[in-house]
Amino acid sequence: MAKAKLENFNSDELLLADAAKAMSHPARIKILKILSEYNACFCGEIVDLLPLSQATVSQHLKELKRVGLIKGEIEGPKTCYCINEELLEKITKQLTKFLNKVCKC
Amino acid sequence: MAKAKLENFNSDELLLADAAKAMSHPARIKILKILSEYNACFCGEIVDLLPLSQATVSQHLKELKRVGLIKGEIEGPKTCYCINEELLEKITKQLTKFLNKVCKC
DNA sequence: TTAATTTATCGTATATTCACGATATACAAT
DNA sequence: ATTGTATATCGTGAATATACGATAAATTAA
Repeated sequence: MAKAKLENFNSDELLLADAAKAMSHPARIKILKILSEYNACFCGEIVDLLPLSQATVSQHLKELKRVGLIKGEIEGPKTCYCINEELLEKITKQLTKFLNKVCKC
Repeated sequence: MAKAKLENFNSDELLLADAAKAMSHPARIKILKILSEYNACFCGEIVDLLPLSQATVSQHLKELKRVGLIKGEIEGPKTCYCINEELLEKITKQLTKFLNKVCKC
């Protein structure tokens, strides 16, 4: 969004929106699924499981890392990715809390 | 995303990503909060509560309506918006299920 | 009927996202 | 040292998103 308008929202709203943005692409949803299933993956393994180029997958990984949903550890020439459990837990709680407040169910 | 690539993802992944996209802007998070707090609002009331123009707010409302998170009912010259409880419940369950599967907490 | 009110849409400018090929970087193996 | 492998980044084009003023459409009030 226009940067000038960002300060008109509180940190809670900004965090939720940012977390949602990180999950707003099916490739990134799938990456999170893959990482939770295999626990940890090299970048190349993720590329093989997605219908996208290496460069594009790398960009999606970067976006997930930016928000902190995953972390990457360099192992020699490879990078091993895994879920960032602490942050995912925080986001899960916050999102669940938000949804349950908004939803009367 | 590029339309040609969409069919490479399943409907579950597409729905989650789309729901996340609808919530990926702080203004839309705030609109959902406002609607849950006041139960129902006219468009103009929402405009007064946001630091955005009437045209921009209308666009955000349209995006939330596109995914089905809210519904709008025309009352004379006004439009009254409220949460679409059924769909929000469905999305809440699906998102919670996804997050809890991905998160080991 | 005319004027005022409310909301949606149009037109438009700018910024961001998405995707990919090409390239750079970093390490391992020979 | 050279070659091969893995990944990140650069450059770029196309598509979407964001924001707003202006305008259209629909209803109510005068």
